[in-house]
Amino acid sequence: MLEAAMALVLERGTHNTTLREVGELAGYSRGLASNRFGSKDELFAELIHVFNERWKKESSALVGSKTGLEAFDAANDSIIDFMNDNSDYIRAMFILYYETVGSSTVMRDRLAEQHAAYRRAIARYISQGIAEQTIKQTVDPSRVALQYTSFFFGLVYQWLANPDVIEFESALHDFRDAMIQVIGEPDRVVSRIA
Amino acid sequence: MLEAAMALVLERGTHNTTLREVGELAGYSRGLASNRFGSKDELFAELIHVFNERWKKESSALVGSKTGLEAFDAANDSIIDFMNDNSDYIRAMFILYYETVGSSTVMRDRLAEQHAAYRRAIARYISQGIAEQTIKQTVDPSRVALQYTSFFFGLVYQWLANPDVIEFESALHDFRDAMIQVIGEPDRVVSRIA
DNA sequence: GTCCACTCGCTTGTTTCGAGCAAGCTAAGT
DNA sequence: ACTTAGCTTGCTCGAAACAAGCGAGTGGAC
Repeated sequence: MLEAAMALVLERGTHNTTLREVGELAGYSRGLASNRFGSKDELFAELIHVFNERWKKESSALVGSKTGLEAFDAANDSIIDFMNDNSDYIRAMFILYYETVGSSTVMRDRLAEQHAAYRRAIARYISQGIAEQTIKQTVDPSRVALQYTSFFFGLVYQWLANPDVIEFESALHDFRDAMIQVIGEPDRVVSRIA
Repeated sequence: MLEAAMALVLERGTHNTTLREVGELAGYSRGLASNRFGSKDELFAELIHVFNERWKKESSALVGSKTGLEAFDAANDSIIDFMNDNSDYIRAMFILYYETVGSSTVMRDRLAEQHAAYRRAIARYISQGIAEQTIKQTVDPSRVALQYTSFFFGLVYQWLANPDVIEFESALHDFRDAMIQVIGEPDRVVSRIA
Protein backbone atom coordinates (compact mmCIF):
# COMPACT_ATOMS: atom_id res chain seq x y z
CA MET A 1 0.00 0.00 0.00
CA LEU A 2 2.65 2.49 1.04
CA GLU A 3 4.86 1.10 -1.71
CA ALA A 4 2.18 1.94 -4.24
CA ALA A 5 1.79 5.41 -2.79
CA MET A 6 5.51 5.99 -3.02
CA ALA A 7 5.66 4.86 -6.62
CA LEU A 8 2.88 7.25 -7.56
CA VAL A 9 4.39 10.17 -5.69
CA LEU A 10 7.65 9.58 -7.53
CA GLU A 11 5.85 9.52 -10.84
CA ARG A 12 3.41 12.39 -10.44
CA GLY A 13 3.97 14.15 -7.13
CA THR A 14 1.47 14.23 -4.31
CA HIS A 15 -0.87 16.59 -6.05
CA ASN A 16 -1.59 14.40 -9.02
CA THR A 17 -1.81 11.16 -7.12
CA THR A 18 -5.31 9.95 -6.28
CA LEU A 19 -6.27 7.66 -3.46
CA ARG A 20 -8.12 5.54 -5.94
CA GLU A 21 -4.91 4.91 -7.88
CA VAL A 22 -3.03 4.08 -4.72
CA GLY A 23 -5.57 1.45 -3.73
CA GLU A 24 -5.87 -0.07 -7.17
CA LEU A 25 -2.12 -0.11 -7.83
CA ALA A 26 -1.73 -2.03 -4.58
CA GLY A 27 -4.26 -4.58 -5.91
CA TYR A 28 -7.24 -3.45 -3.87
CA SER A 29 -10.37 -1.42 -4.34
CA ARG A 30 -10.71 2.31 -4.97
CA GLY A 31 -11.74 3.05 -1.42
CA LEU A 32 -9.11 1.25 0.60
CA ALA A 33 -6.56 4.02 0.87
CA SER A 34 -9.23 6.38 2.13
CA ASN A 35 -10.48 3.80 4.58
CA ARG A 36 -7.06 2.90 5.96
CA PHE A 37 -5.59 6.34 6.34
CA GLY A 38 -8.64 8.51 6.76
CA SER A 39 -7.41 11.21 4.46
CA LYS A 40 -4.86 11.95 1.81
CA ASP A 41 -2.87 14.09 4.21
CA GLU A 42 -2.64 11.29 6.71
CA LEU A 43 -1.51 8.83 4.09
CA PHE A 44 1.37 11.12 3.24
CA ALA A 45 2.07 11.79 6.91
CA GLU A 46 2.36 8.04 7.41
CA LEU A 47 4.72 7.77 4.44
CA ILE A 48 6.92 10.50 5.86
CA HIS A 49 6.92 8.75 9.21
CA VAL A 50 8.09 5.49 7.68
CA PHE A 51 10.82 7.29 5.75
CA ASN A 52 12.04 9.04 8.85
CA GLU A 53 12.28 5.81 10.80
CA ARG A 54 14.26 4.15 8.07
CA TRP A 55 16.51 7.19 7.74
CA LYS A 56 17.18 7.36 11.45
CA LYS A 57 18.00 3.67 11.52
CA GLU A 58 20.42 3.97 8.63
CA SER A 59 22.07 7.00 10.11
CA SER A 60 22.51 5.65 13.62
CA ALA A 61 23.90 2.42 12.20
CA LEU A 62 26.78 4.30 10.62
CA VAL A 63 27.28 6.86 13.34
CA GLY A 64 27.19 4.27 16.09
CA SER A 65 28.94 5.50 19.18
CA LYS A 66 31.09 8.00 17.32
CA THR A 67 31.16 11.57 18.50
CA GLY A 68 32.23 14.98 17.27
CA LEU A 69 33.80 15.32 13.86
CA GLU A 70 33.89 11.58 13.33
CA ALA A 71 30.18 11.34 13.96
CA PHE A 72 29.57 14.24 11.62
CA ASP A 73 31.55 12.56 8.85
CA ALA A 74 29.78 9.29 9.47
CA ALA A 75 26.39 11.00 9.24
CA ASN A 76 27.49 12.57 6.00
CA ASP A 77 28.56 9.22 4.62
CA SER A 78 25.32 7.62 5.74
CA ILE A 79 23.46 10.12 3.62
CA ILE A 80 25.52 9.21 0.61
CA ASP A 81 25.12 5.49 1.25
CA PHE A 82 21.40 5.81 1.72
CA MET A 83 21.26 7.87 -1.41
CA ASN A 84 23.11 5.32 -3.51
CA ASP A 85 21.04 2.39 -2.27
CA ASN A 86 17.64 4.04 -2.05
CA SER A 87 17.65 6.98 -4.37
CA ASP A 88 13.92 6.54 -4.98
CA TYR A 89 13.14 6.48 -1.30
CA ILE A 90 14.96 9.73 -0.70
CA ARG A 91 13.40 11.27 -3.73
CA ALA A 92 9.88 10.47 -2.61
CA MET A 93 10.64 11.54 0.94
CA PHE A 94 11.82 14.96 -0.06
CA ILE A 95 9.10 15.50 -2.60
CA LEU A 96 6.75 15.00 0.33
CA TYR A 97 8.82 17.31 2.48
CA TYR A 98 8.85 20.11 -0.03
CA GLU A 99 5.31 19.76 -1.24
CA THR A 100 3.88 20.09 2.23
CA VAL A 101 5.75 23.25 3.19
CA GLY A 102 2.88 25.50 2.15
CA SER A 103 0.16 23.34 3.66
CA SER A 104 -1.79 23.51 6.85
CA THR A 105 -0.24 24.60 10.11
CA VAL A 106 -0.30 21.04 11.43
CA MET A 107 1.83 19.75 8.61
CA ARG A 108 4.17 22.71 8.70
CA ASP A 109 4.75 22.31 12.41
CA ARG A 110 5.70 18.68 11.93
CA LEU A 111 8.13 19.72 9.22
CA ALA A 112 9.58 22.43 11.44
CA GLU A 113 10.13 19.88 14.17
CA GLN A 114 11.92 17.56 11.74
CA HIS A 115 14.19 20.37 10.66
CA ALA A 116 14.91 21.36 14.24
CA ALA A 117 15.78 17.78 15.17
CA TYR A 118 18.15 17.59 12.27
CA ARG A 119 19.82 20.86 13.30
CA ARG A 120 20.09 19.68 16.89
CA ALA A 121 21.85 16.48 15.85
CA ILE A 122 24.44 18.39 13.82
CA ALA A 123 24.90 21.00 16.53
CA ARG A 124 25.56 18.20 18.99
CA TYR A 125 28.32 16.74 16.85
CA ILE A 126 29.87 20.19 16.52
CA SER A 127 29.71 20.79 20.27
CA GLN A 128 31.41 17.48 20.86
CA GLY A 129 34.03 18.42 18.28
CA ILE A 130 34.72 21.62 20.19
CA ALA A 131 35.06 19.70 23.43
CA GLU A 132 37.38 17.25 21.73
CA GLN A 133 39.31 20.19 20.30
CA THR A 134 38.96 19.09 16.71
CA ILE A 135 36.82 22.15 16.10
CA LYS A 136 37.71 25.73 16.96
CA GLN A 137 36.56 27.01 20.34
CA THR A 138 35.05 30.12 18.76
CA VAL A 139 32.56 28.23 16.59
CA ASP A 140 28.84 28.55 17.30
CA PRO A 141 27.37 25.04 16.90
CA SER A 142 23.83 26.13 16.11
CA ARG A 143 24.99 28.47 13.36
CA VAL A 144 27.10 25.81 11.77
CA ALA A 145 24.22 23.38 12.05
CA LEU A 146 21.94 25.82 10.25
CA GLN A 147 24.51 26.27 7.52
CA TYR A 148 24.95 22.59 7.04
CA THR A 149 21.26 21.71 7.02
CA SER A 150 20.49 24.61 4.72
CA PHE A 151 23.10 23.45 2.27
CA PHE A 152 21.82 19.93 2.44
CA PHE A 153 18.14 20.75 1.96
CA GLY A 154 18.92 23.15 -0.85
CA LEU A 155 21.12 20.64 -2.58
CA VAL A 156 18.42 17.98 -2.41
CA TYR A 157 15.92 20.50 -3.70
CA GLN A 158 17.97 21.31 -6.77
CA TRP A 159 18.65 17.64 -7.28
CA LEU A 160 14.91 16.91 -7.22
CA ALA A 161 14.30 19.52 -9.87
CA ASN A 162 17.19 18.40 -12.03
CA PRO A 163 18.76 15.08 -11.08
CA ASP A 164 20.95 14.89 -14.17
CA VAL A 165 22.90 18.03 -13.45
CA ILE A 166 23.41 17.83 -9.70
CA GLU A 167 26.20 15.54 -8.57
CA PHE A 168 25.07 14.84 -5.12
CA GLU A 169 28.01 12.98 -3.68
CA SER A 170 30.82 15.24 -4.80
CA ALA A 171 28.84 18.37 -3.88
CA LEU A 172 28.37 17.06 -0.37
CA HIS A 173 32.05 16.22 -0.02
CA ASP A 174 33.09 19.60 -1.38
CA PHE A 175 30.93 21.36 1.11
CA ARG A 176 32.12 19.24 4.00
CA ASP A 177 35.73 20.07 3.18
CA ALA A 178 35.05 23.79 2.82
CA MET A 179 33.20 23.82 6.10
CA ILE A 180 35.95 22.02 8.00
CA GLN A 181 38.43 24.43 6.52
CA VAL A 182 36.55 27.20 8.30
CA ILE A 183 35.57 25.59 11.58
CA GLY A 184 38.24 22.91 12.06
CA GLU A 185 41.11 23.27 14.51
CA PRO A 186 43.97 23.19 11.97
CA ASP A 187 46.39 21.02 13.95
CA ARG A 188 43.98 18.57 15.48
CA VAL A 189 41.70 17.92 12.56
CA VAL A 190 44.42 16.44 10.44
CA SER A 191 45.60 14.10 13.15
CA ARG A 192 42.05 12.97 13.81
CA ILE A 193 41.26 12.24 10.22
CA ALA A 194 44.57 10.55 9.53
CA MET B 1 -6.59 38.95 -8.94
CA LEU B 2 -3.00 37.84 -8.55
CA GLU B 3 -2.94 39.67 -5.23
CA ALA B 4 -5.82 37.55 -4.03
CA ALA B 5 -4.12 34.41 -5.25
CA MET B 6 -0.96 35.35 -3.40
CA ALA B 7 -2.83 36.02 -0.18
CA LEU B 8 -4.49 32.63 -0.35
CA VAL B 9 -1.29 30.78 -1.16
CA LEU B 10 0.32 32.41 1.85
CA GLU B 11 -2.56 31.35 4.03
CA ARG B 12 -3.21 27.82 2.81
CA GLY B 13 -0.63 26.85 0.25
CA THR B 14 -1.42 26.08 -3.39
CA HIS B 15 -3.05 22.79 -2.63
CA ASN B 16 -5.79 24.17 -0.43
CA THR B 17 -6.50 27.24 -2.49
CA THR B 18 -9.48 27.02 -4.84
CA LEU B 19 -10.01 29.06 -7.95
CA ARG B 20 -13.42 29.95 -6.63
CA GLU B 21 -11.87 31.58 -3.57
CA VAL B 22 -9.37 33.46 -5.68
CA GLY B 23 -12.10 34.97 -7.83
CA GLU B 24 -14.39 35.81 -4.95
CA LEU B 25 -11.64 37.27 -2.77
CA ALA B 26 -10.75 39.54 -5.67
CA GLY B 27 -14.37 40.70 -5.71
CA TYR B 28 -15.50 38.75 -8.76
CA SER B 29 -17.39 35.59 -9.49
CA ARG B 30 -16.38 32.01 -8.81
CA GLY B 31 -15.48 31.37 -12.44
CA LEU B 32 -13.23 34.26 -13.26
CA ALA B 33 -9.91 32.79 -12.23
CA SER B 34 -10.61 29.73 -14.35
CA ASN B 35 -11.65 31.90 -17.25
CA ARG B 36 -8.66 34.20 -17.10
CA PHE B 37 -5.89 31.70 -16.56
CA GLY B 38 -7.31 28.55 -18.07
CA SER B 39 -6.13 26.33 -15.28
CA LYS B 40 -4.86 26.35 -11.75
CA ASP B 41 -1.36 25.48 -12.92
CA GLU B 42 -1.29 28.42 -15.28
CA LEU B 43 -2.48 30.80 -12.60
CA PHE B 44 0.45 29.77 -10.44
CA ALA B 45 2.83 29.86 -13.37
CA GLU B 46 1.74 33.43 -13.97
CA LEU B 47 2.29 34.26 -10.30
CA ILE B 48 5.80 32.81 -10.42
CA HIS B 49 6.49 34.79 -13.56
CA VAL B 50 5.48 38.05 -11.92
CA PHE B 51 7.60 37.27 -8.88
CA ASN B 52 10.62 36.49 -11.00
CA GLU B 53 10.34 39.74 -12.91
CA ARG B 54 10.12 41.73 -9.74
CA TRP B 55 13.02 39.84 -8.21
CA LYS B 56 15.22 40.34 -11.25
CA LYS B 57 14.43 44.03 -11.27
CA GLU B 58 15.26 44.43 -7.59
CA SER B 59 18.45 42.47 -7.95
CA SER B 60 19.78 44.25 -11.01
CA ALA B 61 18.98 47.61 -9.41
CA LEU B 62 21.39 46.88 -6.59
CA VAL B 63 24.01 45.01 -8.58
CA GLY B 64 24.08 47.62 -11.30
CA SER B 65 27.33 47.52 -13.21
CA LYS B 66 29.26 45.93 -10.38
CA THR B 67 31.27 42.81 -11.05
CA GLY B 68 32.98 40.02 -9.15
CA LEU B 69 32.90 40.01 -5.40
CA GLU B 70 31.24 43.38 -5.24
CA ALA B 71 28.43 42.18 -7.46
CA PHE B 72 28.09 39.05 -5.35
CA ASP B 73 27.79 41.08 -2.17
CA ALA B 74 25.31 43.43 -3.80
CA ALA B 75 23.19 40.47 -4.92
CA ASN B 76 23.31 39.16 -1.40
CA ASP B 77 22.19 42.50 -0.01
CA SER B 78 19.43 42.77 -2.56
CA ILE B 79 18.02 39.52 -1.26
CA ILE B 80 18.02 40.88 2.26
CA ASP B 81 16.45 44.16 1.18
CA PHE B 82 13.80 42.42 -0.83
CA MET B 83 13.17 40.16 2.11
CA ASN B 84 12.71 43.01 4.55
CA ASP B 85 10.39 44.97 2.28
CA ASN B 86 8.42 42.11 0.76
CA SER B 87 8.64 39.19 3.10
CA ASP B 88 5.19 38.01 2.00
CA TYR B 89 6.13 38.16 -1.63
CA ILE B 90 9.18 36.00 -1.11
CA ARG B 91 7.24 33.65 1.06
CA ALA B 92 4.55 33.07 -1.53
CA MET B 93 7.12 32.78 -4.29
CA PHE B 94 9.04 30.03 -2.59
CA ILE B 95 5.96 28.18 -1.45
CA LEU B 96 5.12 28.02 -5.13
CA TYR B 97 8.66 26.94 -5.96
CA TYR B 98 8.76 24.16 -3.43
CA GLU B 99 5.24 22.90 -3.93
CA THR B 100 5.74 22.31 -7.61
CA VAL B 101 8.93 20.28 -7.33
CA GLY B 102 7.08 16.97 -7.48
CA SER B 103 4.70 18.00 -10.23
CA SER B 104 4.60 17.39 -13.94
CA THR B 105 7.72 17.40 -16.05
CA VAL B 106 6.77 20.73 -17.61
CA MET B 107 6.71 22.48 -14.26
CA ARG B 108 9.84 20.76 -13.03
CA ASP B 109 11.74 21.74 -16.13
CA ARG B 110 10.83 25.37 -15.61
CA LEU B 111 12.04 25.11 -12.02
CA ALA B 112 15.27 23.47 -13.12
CA GLU B 113 15.85 26.29 -15.56
CA GLN B 114 15.29 28.87 -12.83
CA HIS B 115 17.80 27.13 -10.61
CA ALA B 116 20.33 26.88 -13.39
CA ALA B 117 19.96 30.58 -14.20
CA TYR B 118 20.57 31.41 -10.58
CA ARG B 119 23.67 29.22 -10.47
CA ARG B 120 24.96 30.77 -13.67
CA ALA B 121 24.61 34.28 -12.27
CA ILE B 122 26.60 33.42 -9.16
CA ALA B 123 29.21 31.50 -11.13
CA ARG B 124 29.67 34.55 -13.30
CA TYR B 125 30.36 36.79 -10.33
CA ILE B 126 32.86 34.25 -9.03
CA SER B 127 34.61 34.03 -12.39
CA GLN B 128 34.89 37.80 -12.48
CA GLY B 129 36.26 37.73 -8.95
CA ILE B 130 38.94 35.30 -10.05
CA ALA B 131 39.84 37.52 -12.98
CA GLU B 132 39.97 40.52 -10.67
CA GLN B 133 42.09 38.48 -8.25
CA THR B 134 39.80 38.96 -5.30
CA ILE B 135 39.06 35.25 -5.42
CA LYS B 136 41.59 32.44 -5.46
CA GLN B 137 42.66 31.15 -8.86
CA THR B 138 42.05 27.56 -7.82
CA VAL B 139 38.33 28.05 -7.15
CA ASP B 140 35.80 26.31 -9.38
CA PRO B 141 33.01 28.86 -10.00
CA SER B 142 30.28 26.37 -10.74
CA ARG B 143 30.94 24.42 -7.54
CA VAL B 144 30.87 27.53 -5.45
CA ALA B 145 27.68 28.60 -7.19
CA LEU B 146 26.07 25.28 -6.35
CA GLN B 147 27.12 25.64 -2.73
CA TYR B 148 25.76 29.12 -2.48
CA THR B 149 22.42 28.43 -4.15
CA SER B 150 21.99 25.24 -2.14
CA PHE B 151 22.55 27.11 1.06
CA PHE B 152 20.17 29.81 0.02
CA PHE B 153 17.35 27.52 -1.08
CA GLY B 154 17.72 25.38 2.02
CA LEU B 155 17.70 28.40 4.27
CA VAL B 156 14.54 29.72 2.69
CA TYR B 157 13.00 26.29 2.99
CA GLN B 158 13.64 26.08 6.71
CA TRP B 159 12.48 29.63 7.11
CA LEU B 160 9.20 28.79 5.37
CA ALA B 161 8.61 25.91 7.74
CA ASN B 162 9.54 27.90 10.82
CA PRO B 163 9.86 31.66 10.31
CA ASP B 164 10.20 32.42 14.01
CA VAL B 165 13.36 30.43 14.53
CA ILE B 166 15.32 31.18 11.38
CA GLU B 167 17.12 34.52 11.37
CA PHE B 168 17.43 35.04 7.72
CA GLU B 169 19.66 38.05 7.52
CA SER B 170 22.36 37.02 9.97
CA ALA B 171 22.42 33.47 8.59
CA LEU B 172 23.05 34.81 5.12
CA HIS B 173 25.82 37.09 6.32
CA ASP B 174 27.43 34.31 8.31
CA PHE B 175 27.48 32.08 5.31
CA ARG B 176 28.84 34.78 3.06
CA ASP B 177 31.72 35.39 5.45
CA ALA B 178 32.51 31.71 5.84
CA MET B 179 32.48 31.26 2.09
CA ILE B 180 34.78 34.19 1.43
CA GLN B 181 37.12 32.86 4.07
CA VAL B 182 37.51 29.77 1.92
CA ILE B 183 37.49 31.16 -1.61
CA GLY B 184 38.74 34.72 -1.12
CA GLU B 185 42.27 35.82 -1.99
CA PRO B 186 43.40 36.78 1.52
CA ASP B 187 45.32 39.97 0.64
CA ARG B 188 43.02 41.36 -2.00
CA VAL B 189 39.67 40.73 -0.42
CA VAL B 190 40.30 42.96 2.55
CA SER B 191 41.52 45.86 0.45
CA ARG B 192 38.49 45.50 -1.80
CA ILE B 193 35.98 45.47 0.98
CA ALA B 194 37.59 48.23 3.00
C1' DG C 1 -18.26 -30.45 17.62
C1' DT C 2 -21.72 -26.79 16.82
C1' DC C 3 -23.52 -22.37 16.96
C1' DC C 4 -23.35 -17.55 17.75
C1' DA C 5 -21.43 -13.01 18.41
C1' DC C 6 -17.75 -10.23 17.26
C1' DT C 7 -14.05 -8.21 14.74
C1' DC C 8 -11.20 -6.93 11.00
C1' DG C 9 -10.09 -5.92 6.42
C1' DC C 10 -12.04 -4.63 2.59
C1' DT C 11 -15.68 -2.96 -0.82
C1' DT C 12 -19.46 -0.29 -2.59
C1' DG C 13 -22.92 3.49 -2.61
C1' DT C 14 -23.33 8.19 -2.01
C1' DT C 15 -22.44 13.04 -0.99
C1' DT C 16 -19.89 17.08 -1.52
C1' DC C 17 -16.80 19.99 -3.65
C1' DG C 18 -13.42 21.74 -7.00
C1' DA C 19 -11.63 22.16 -11.91
C1' DG C 20 -12.60 23.09 -16.30
C1' DC C 21 -15.54 24.02 -20.15
C1' DA C 22 -19.25 26.24 -22.75
C1' DA C 23 -22.75 29.21 -23.39
C1' DG C 24 -24.49 33.53 -22.56
C1' DC C 25 -24.90 38.14 -20.50
C1' DT C 26 -23.61 43.15 -20.30
C1' DA C 27 -21.56 47.28 -21.25
C1' DA C 28 -18.42 50.11 -23.87
C1' DG C 29 -16.48 51.42 -28.19
C1' DT C 30 -17.26 52.15 -33.27
C1' DA D 1 -26.88 48.19 -34.82
C1' DC D 2 -22.41 45.23 -34.56
C1' DT D 3 -18.48 43.72 -32.26
C1' DT D 4 -15.64 42.67 -28.68
C1' DA D 5 -13.88 42.15 -23.96
C1' DG D 6 -14.69 41.03 -19.44
C1' DC D 7 -17.36 38.60 -16.56
C1' DT D 8 -20.97 35.20 -14.91
C1' DT D 9 -23.69 31.07 -14.74
C1' DG D 10 -24.88 26.26 -15.75
C1' DC D 11 -23.05 21.96 -16.26
C1' DT D 12 -20.00 17.79 -16.34
C1' DC D 13 -16.48 15.07 -14.62
C1' DG D 14 -13.62 13.34 -11.26
C1' DA D 15 -11.66 13.00 -6.56
C1' DA D 16 -12.08 12.86 -1.41
C1' DA D 17 -14.46 11.44 2.32
C1' DC D 18 -17.84 9.08 4.73
C1' DA D 19 -21.19 5.46 5.86
C1' DA D 20 -23.08 1.24 5.41
C1' DG D 21 -22.38 -3.33 4.66
C1' DC D 22 -20.18 -7.76 3.32
C1' DG D 23 -17.60 -11.95 4.38
C1' DA D 24 -14.01 -14.66 6.23
C1' DG D 25 -11.97 -15.89 10.27
C1' DT D 26 -11.69 -16.02 15.67
C1' DG D 27 -13.06 -17.01 20.28
C1' DG D 28 -16.22 -18.42 23.69
C1' DA D 29 -20.39 -21.08 25.61
C1' DC D 30 -22.62 -25.14 25.83
